[in-house]
Amino acid sequence: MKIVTDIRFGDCTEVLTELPDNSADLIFTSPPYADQRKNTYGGVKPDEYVNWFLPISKELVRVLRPTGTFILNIKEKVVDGERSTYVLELILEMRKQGWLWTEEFIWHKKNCYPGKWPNRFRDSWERLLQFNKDKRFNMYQEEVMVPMGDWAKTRLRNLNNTDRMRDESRVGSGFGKNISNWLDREKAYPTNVLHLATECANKEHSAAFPEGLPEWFIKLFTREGDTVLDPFMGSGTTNIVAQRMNRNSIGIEILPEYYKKAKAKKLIEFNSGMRK
Amino acid sequence: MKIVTDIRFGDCTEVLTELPDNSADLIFTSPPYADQRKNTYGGVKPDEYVNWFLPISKELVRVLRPTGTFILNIKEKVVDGERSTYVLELILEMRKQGWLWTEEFIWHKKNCYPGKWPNRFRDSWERLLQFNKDKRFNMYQEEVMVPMGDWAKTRLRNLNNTDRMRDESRVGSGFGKNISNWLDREKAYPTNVLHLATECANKEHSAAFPEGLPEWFIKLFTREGDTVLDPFMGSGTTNIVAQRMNRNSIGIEILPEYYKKAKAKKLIEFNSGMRK
DNA sequence: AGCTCTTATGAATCATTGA
DNA sequence: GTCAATGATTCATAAGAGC
Repeated sequence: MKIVTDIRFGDCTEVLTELPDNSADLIFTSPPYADQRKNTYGGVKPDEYVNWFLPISKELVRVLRPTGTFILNIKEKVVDGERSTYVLELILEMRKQGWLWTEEFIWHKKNCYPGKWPNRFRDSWERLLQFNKDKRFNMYQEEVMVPMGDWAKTRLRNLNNTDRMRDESRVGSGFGKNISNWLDREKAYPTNVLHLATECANKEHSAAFPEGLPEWFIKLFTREGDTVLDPFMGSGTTNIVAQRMNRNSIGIEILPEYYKKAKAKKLIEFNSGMRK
Repeated sequence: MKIVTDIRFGDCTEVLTELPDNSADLIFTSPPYADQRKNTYGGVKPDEYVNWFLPISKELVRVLRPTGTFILNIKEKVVDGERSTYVLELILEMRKQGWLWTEEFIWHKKNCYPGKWPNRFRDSWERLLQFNKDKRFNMYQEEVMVPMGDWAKTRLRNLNNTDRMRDESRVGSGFGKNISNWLDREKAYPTNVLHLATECANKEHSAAFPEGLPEWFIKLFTREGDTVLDPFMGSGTTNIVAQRMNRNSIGIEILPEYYKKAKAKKLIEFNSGMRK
């Protein structure tokens, strides 16, 4: 399978217009947060954030396939002692563009940034907003199943009547649960809370997220040969992971130095892949 | 210290008007979620939810002391495959009433409800929205510090290899816990993510939340002798915990059977407290 | 007291059936 | 046609029982 990793340079508002309709199976991105990285991205002000983002999300809804998913990693910053509301407003406005707000995953950052403030604890979570174009979208749940807890062993050994009785008593229909579903069950489906550590600081560029984050969503919402898009590529984490997982990917970056680094990274990854 | 636990019967919209201005140090409540508990509460429709709640939050902003905090436990339900937006809208509207949206804590429910659906995982978190009247509010951070030693001990005792492996594989990123980090610290401040299981087992009334939840916020935002208010008392968990912690409390409940149970519970708790 | 094992059940969601 | 009720699905926890 020929996998293409397409790294583009420029403002994603413009570059996105070059992409054809219905061409991405997954959009995974972490846009610059308001007023963060001011020296790099220009620092969008919190009260301008929604208007800044809406033209981009409008292009994204065009580019995404009807069966595709858009995962937006975002968190509101604190302004003047209060959480900003631009994320809330953004969700409401994106729905007017036709997006469905399907789910909100939580990324629990286990080793969050240290610090102490008089009226606030450390912020150890971020939003992973799931948007879709259609209620019917591709989701490969089995790909992200996790090992069950120990209890399953004892539970399965005995296969007591309790669960069946509960079902029977509830409906009185005489049907027990399908026990065969349980017999070879060693894995469970995950929930909508993800536990990941932020990657340690020895990376050159402060990666916005650890590789495990895009990896999980790429597994869940795409198959090999599908296309992943990250319009705010940064150092290219999403694209590197996609390439490693045999997914085509497109990355867009406005900053020359990030763009160059991502290009170089891609080459390294590509070569190491060849060597295997 | 004389502690008063004041259990009132009626619709909180009306009962709240009886309470004086600036009289509560903490409001902790979990209102009926939209369309939930239909047979007990009226079952407010998702699109009516904001308008239903706003008169109540308007009374609450009057009753809360300027140094006090309002913690709202809430989660949007899924309607037609999409997350409802009433919580987002509620935050925006409450700000227009003068509330400051200071923080959003996450309650991670470790034992969330089971189930399997084609395009959705189990929901294992709820919002704990923190609102304030003023940027300067009382917060006793030291009261909720986690004693690292004890915590590490119990944690290590319970942490078998399966647990550790599961944590790592849950997200597939391969991050292990760095146990050595725990050893040289006495206490640590918590973050804005709370890990608690929903209480289950042989309780008579289904408590909406475990006692640990109000307990944590009562510790954090009040001192002994302060006043805690729960306008949607339910079975009275908040008030029982407050009483046990030597805080005055007011609970309001519209349903006679819950009201009676809370009254009875209060009496039991009171007597057991006397015996000690 | 401190284990192990058993048991009940929880702010759920979706597809289907019935009014 | 819409809307409401019912059935099927399923995992992690704590209380309790037993040793």
